[in-house]
Amino acid sequence: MSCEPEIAQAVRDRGRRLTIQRAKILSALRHASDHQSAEQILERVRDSDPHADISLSTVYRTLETSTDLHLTSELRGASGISVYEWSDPDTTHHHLECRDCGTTVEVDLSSLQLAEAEIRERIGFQADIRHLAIPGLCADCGPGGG
Amino acid sequence: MSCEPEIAQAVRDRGRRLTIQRAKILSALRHASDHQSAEQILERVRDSDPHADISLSTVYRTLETSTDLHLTSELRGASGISVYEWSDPDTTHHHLECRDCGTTVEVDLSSLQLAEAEIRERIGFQADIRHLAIPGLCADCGPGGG
DNA sequence: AGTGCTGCTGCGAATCTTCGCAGGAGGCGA
DNA sequence: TCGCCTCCTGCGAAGATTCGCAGCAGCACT
Repeated sequence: MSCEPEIAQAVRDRGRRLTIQRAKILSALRHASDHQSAEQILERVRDSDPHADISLSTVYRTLETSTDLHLTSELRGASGISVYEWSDPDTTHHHLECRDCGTTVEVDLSSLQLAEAEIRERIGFQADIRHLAIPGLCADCGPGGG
Repeated sequence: MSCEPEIAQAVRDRGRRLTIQRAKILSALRHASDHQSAEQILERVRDSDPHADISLSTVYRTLETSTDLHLTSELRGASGISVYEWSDPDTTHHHLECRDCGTTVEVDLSSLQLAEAEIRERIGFQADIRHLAIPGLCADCGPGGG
């Protein structure tokens, strides 16, 4: 895949080591169309390379590291299990999760960038509001809908 | 405590049963000064009433239910364990959690209410942004600080 | 106060995630 | 290219949270 050097660079640029495991895990997530659980990511790695012998611990640790590095982001939704997605630093979006039907919709919210600014000015806290799971009721399940 | 009838009422008003366990668990959280883990809540219940024999499962289930009912709110911070707090429906606040030193600061953010409005108008999703754990860097740990 | 329906609880097991440790490998300097 | 310093990994266990089931108890109705 042409983006693997890109991943390698991103990891090394941030002072971390590029291991086989990290490359495969991040590549799997990079090419997934939507967010994936740790287990699903491990499956994808094994599908694309049956020789890969990667432990689930390593998947979790890689995802934690890469989330710190802003390469990926983690969402702990209502389902109880964490899901992860590749995180393009230029695009922020947020996940609206309906607590009734469980549907998730992605939105880009300019007002949350206002919130970041408000926090910085008032408190000096450098907030990182890039991927939030926001609970609520979708149009179908809400008062107006079905 | 004078607020127990209030808790009882709140639970019953929402069509749930008021059990001994729920009353004790919610009362314990109601009188805690800050957020508590499930285990800490169970300890508090046992401290205030050594006869209480409540299981940890029930604590988790009660907290899940009361969060649905908007009586409490749950925060899954970076520490990996969930904490809960009593949730006054009239006051919303958010938690700024420094990813370096772990300190948490509470703020009231008017711009997040703008975000709720933006979501409702654009998508019809009725968002419930009342208690968020927002990661970032505090003034001391950020670029300008120590 | 008595009765019945059904939601709630306690227990134990299952699942998800993190942690500790010993050994292996990435990347820097020589 | 070689060696060393650490960071990373795999494994297993521990910790945190959820789930399934059988029995109990709240509450509405009488």
